[in-house]
Parts: sequence; structure tokens; C-alpha cells
Amino acid sequence: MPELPEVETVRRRLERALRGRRLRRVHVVDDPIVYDAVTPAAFARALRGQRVVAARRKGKHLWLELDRRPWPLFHFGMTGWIHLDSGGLDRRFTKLVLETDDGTRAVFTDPRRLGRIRLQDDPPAERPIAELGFDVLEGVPAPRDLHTMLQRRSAPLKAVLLDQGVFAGVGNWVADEVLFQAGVRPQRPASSLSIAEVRALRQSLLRIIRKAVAVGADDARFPASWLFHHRWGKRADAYTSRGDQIVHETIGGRTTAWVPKRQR
DNA sequence: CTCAGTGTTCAGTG
DNA sequence: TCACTGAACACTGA
Repeated sequence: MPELPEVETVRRRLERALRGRRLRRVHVVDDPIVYDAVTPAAFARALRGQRVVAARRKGKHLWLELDRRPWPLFHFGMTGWIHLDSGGLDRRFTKLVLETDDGTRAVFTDPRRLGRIRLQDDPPAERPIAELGFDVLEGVPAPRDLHTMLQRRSAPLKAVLLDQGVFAGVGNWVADEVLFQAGVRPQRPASSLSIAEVRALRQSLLRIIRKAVAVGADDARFPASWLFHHRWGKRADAYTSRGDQIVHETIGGRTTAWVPKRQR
């Protein structure tokens, strides 16, 4: 379930587990779809024996800084993940295992194979990270600047929130939660928002991202008032904690859960 | 058997 | 070129 809060949570775990450690073993699985523009063998060769300096992230992309380039870069797609607790994993979906000199293991898995493993000399300067907009944890523009950016976009706000070239790290659940908490209808043209609405949207975004990251993306610890707890399973009897009805429709090409009574 | 899905990319259109 | 839309990708689980 990888949107920014989930990826940031993995980044922090990886940094704690791998920082300063040497990669003793690199086990790769032959998968020409998940390994993008690099063969698994070449990927393994580049990593083996290197020391991990840091774990970095921008938007939903995660990479390891090693003491020698190139560096490994990960994107999780819809179903990818990196596990540090390798117990109970379904071996069918394992694409990569990194083992450090102290025996720690990090396992990349992805059943649906929409995730990507890459090898790059300078990830922030190369595609796809170079094409990202601002990271919604690190650098959301001031309300006036954000308003100016949105003025130029006629697409539904939901679609613009999902545009990684603008809001890097926002995914389907975060977008719906932001729109719900800001009280804005998802189908509104982005250009139609007033400065006051942009301010509310921005505040909701910051609050949601910071809270989700603070609780380690553990949804059981998301506030009870969040739409998140009620949005799953397109059931006609879905209601918010305040008893308002939730509707589901496709907006911006994605299933969108929203509350007509609260969003204008 | 059918369909939805916490994402991205590409083709087609205006 | 750019913005926008919808389909494609790939696969599991309900």
C-alpha cells in the first residue's frame, strides 16, 4: 500500500536497519519486468560488497545511497513492498533480497509486478525522480504559489492531486482524504479553487501526511474521523463517523470516495 | 467467471 | 508542445 506515508515509513526502517552496513549478499530473481533497464545480474554485481550510507526518498520513490555509485532505486507500484521481517513471506513474490554483514535482511516483494527496481548513477537527476513536482512531506509551496499552479489546470482536482509532476507522493487514498477534510468536491476544476480553498486544501494535505507519517503509516492509528476507515469496499451502506453517506465514482480515472454533504 | 485495485505510462485527441 | 483522457500493463483475491 505505497503512497508517501508508507514509503517514508519503509525508508526510516531501512535507514535504521542498513545504515553503515555492508551488503554481503545480494539475491536477485530473474524478472525482466520489475528490473527496469538493468539485468538482475548487473544489479547484484553493482551492490555486492558496498556500504549503505543512507536511505533517501522523493514522492513514492526510494533509493539507497551507497559508498560507491551506481545506486539502487525502488518504486512499489500498487503492491510492492520491502520487508525487514522476512517471516511469513510468500516466496513466489520475492524479487530481491539484500543481506548485510550483520545478517539483516531486506526483501523486496511484488505480486502484481507493477513495481520497479532500477540502478542509477544519480537518482534525483534522472527520470523518473527528476520529473517529480514538490514532495508533499518536504516542500509544499506557499498558498499563493500553489494557487497559481492550480490556476493553470482545468482537470478535476482529484486528477491534479494524483499528478506526480505536481504533488509528488499523493496517491488515491491521500487525495480522497485531503478533498474530504478540505471540504472540496473531487470533480471541481483545479483552476476553480479560491485562494481560501487552496489554503484549506494545503492545510489538510500537510496535516494528513504528517499524521500518517508520525504513526508509521499504521492505519489503525489514523484518527477515527478520517474517511480512510470507511472508504473500502464499495458498499452502498458506507458512512463516515458522523453518519454522512459516502459515494464512489470514477474521477480522474480512479475510484474516488467522497461525501456530497461535506464537499462543495 | 468477472471485476476491482493505496500506480505509472503511453497513445490518441484537441 | 502541452493538457487531458482512457486504456494498457500484470496479477491476486473476493
